[in-house]
Order: sequence, then structure tokens, then C-alpha cells
Amino acid sequence: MPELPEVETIRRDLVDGMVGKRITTVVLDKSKVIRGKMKDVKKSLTGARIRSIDRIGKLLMIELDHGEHLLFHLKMTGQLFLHNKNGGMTRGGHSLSEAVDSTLPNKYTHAVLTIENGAALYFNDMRLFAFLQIVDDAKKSAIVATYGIEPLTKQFTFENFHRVFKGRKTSVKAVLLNQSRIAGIGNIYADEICFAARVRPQRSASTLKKSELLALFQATEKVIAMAIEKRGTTFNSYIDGQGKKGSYLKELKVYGRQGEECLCCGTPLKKIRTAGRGTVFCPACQR
DNA sequence: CTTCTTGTTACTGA
DNA sequence: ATCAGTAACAAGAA
Repeated sequence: MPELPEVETIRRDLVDGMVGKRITTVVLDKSKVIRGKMKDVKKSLTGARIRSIDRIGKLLMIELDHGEHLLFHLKMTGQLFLHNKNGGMTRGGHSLSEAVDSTLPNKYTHAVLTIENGAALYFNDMRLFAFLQIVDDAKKSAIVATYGIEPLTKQFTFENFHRVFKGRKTSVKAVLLNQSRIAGIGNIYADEICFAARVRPQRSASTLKKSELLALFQATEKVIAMAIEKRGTTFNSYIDGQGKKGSYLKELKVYGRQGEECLCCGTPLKKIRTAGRGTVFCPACQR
């Protein structure tokens, strides 16, 4: 499940090989992951030069030199994978055989963009929830405006974090997952952040003391920074822009560990359903 | 076979 | 009007 750290890892991988380059050829399939008319998407992309690659929350935004933007949302199982014409990785010297999926395109490949340096960007998705879309500048700004505070920007202050939780009766977890309040957190990191802050995810946001809110704020920064450093969490299908797994899986303290002992106190971790999602926490450490 | 998995949104009800 | 909870989407794993 690509969340902020995973999409940011991919973004950085793509920046290396794509910014300033021209898209030479575009191959699309007819699946619903390609939003809009295939002809229009092709026309917009073919020959366009990539000006920059940005991200808001889990949305990747590629700015093209004619003013339009190519958006990618990977949802649960989407993958973006850039490899060069020699079949190797874009950097790091890893051979293709070390990649999670070494045969591309495969049956889940829905788009291939060839870049002028010979590299090719593969857009894969097993479940067809992901999408690719071309938007103009106004539409892009409107979409960005729907997102809440972004953890990797200077707007991510304790004051703004506090404002997002203040007076809210819903659960802490629901606030963390709400993209219009805080951008980029998904189910894995929501549980990890709550554990790091020693706060129960099902607590009503309005009952948090200031000290607990501060712990949650600091845990959010810390968990996300460490997850980016480890190039994300590969639990199921996530791979980075080089086709490799992220190593934050080894750092997970609660997600997927229900029934196992808490690494802090040894109490068996509990699993409940909160905000419509599976939620794992330590009943002793988290209050 | 059933159940579970998740990011987002449409829908429902308060 | 606002807010919160939930079903639905898809496809695979267990």
C-alpha cells in the first residue's frame, strides 16, 4: 500500500531519470486506470518535456512543459517502475533479476512511457484502482487544495496539527487517515504513529491532552522520516521506482503483528476495527 | 467456499 | 450545512 513514504521514494527515483527529459513514445491499454480518452492522453504526453515531479499526499504529479500535468495515484497495488534501455536499474547498479518482477511489461502493465534517454516508465496495477490522468493547471491546483497539511512541508507545524484535531469527536485514527486533514498517511503508518505516540487509535480526537497531541505530532514526523530513509514498507505489492522492496517492514512495531508480543512490554498486541480499517495496538503501552 | 486486505469516494443518517 | 460512519470498488491470499 503506497503511502507518503513509498510515493516519495518513487518520486525521488523518477526525478533522477526523468526531469528535463522528453517523453518519446506512449503505449496505453484500454483499462480504466487510464482516465480520459486514450487519444487525448497520448497527444498530451508524446513529445512533452518533463519540467518537475512533485507529490501531495499519495498523489504523484509530473509537470509537463506545455503546462499540463500527468497525475498518478497508485491506490493499493499500483506500481511505477523506471528502468533503462540496457535492462538495468536507473541507478545503484542492481541487475534486473534482483527486481521484484523482472519481466516487463507484464499482464498488469497499463502504460509504458519511453523517455528520450532510452529509459522506460512502467505503470502497473493488479486491482485496477490506481489511475493515470492528464489535468490542466487549474484542475491540478483544485486537486491539491483538497489535501490537508503535508508532513514534508513547512506548513506541518504543531499549531496546524493541533487545529486539525481540535474539537473532533471522531477517532484519532480517522483523523490521521483523512487526506483532507493530513496528507499521505495510510493504514500502516497510522498504526505505527499511534504506537510511537503511545496513544490508542480508537481514542476520540477531542479527548487528547496537549502532551498526547504533541507526542502524536512528533511521532508522525519521526515515523515518516524513518520510513522514507528505509525506502518505504513492502508488505504486499509495493516496489520503489527501481523495482526494489522497501525495508521499513523490519521496523514495523504493530502493523501485521496482532497476537504477537509488544516489542516494548511483551503484552500480546490486539487487533480491532477502527475507522473501517484493521487496527493493531498494544493495550498496555497505548492509552 | 468464505473472509480479509486497503485508498478513496459515494452514500446514508444524524 | 456539517460531520461521521460505512458500503463499494477489484483481485488476490489464506
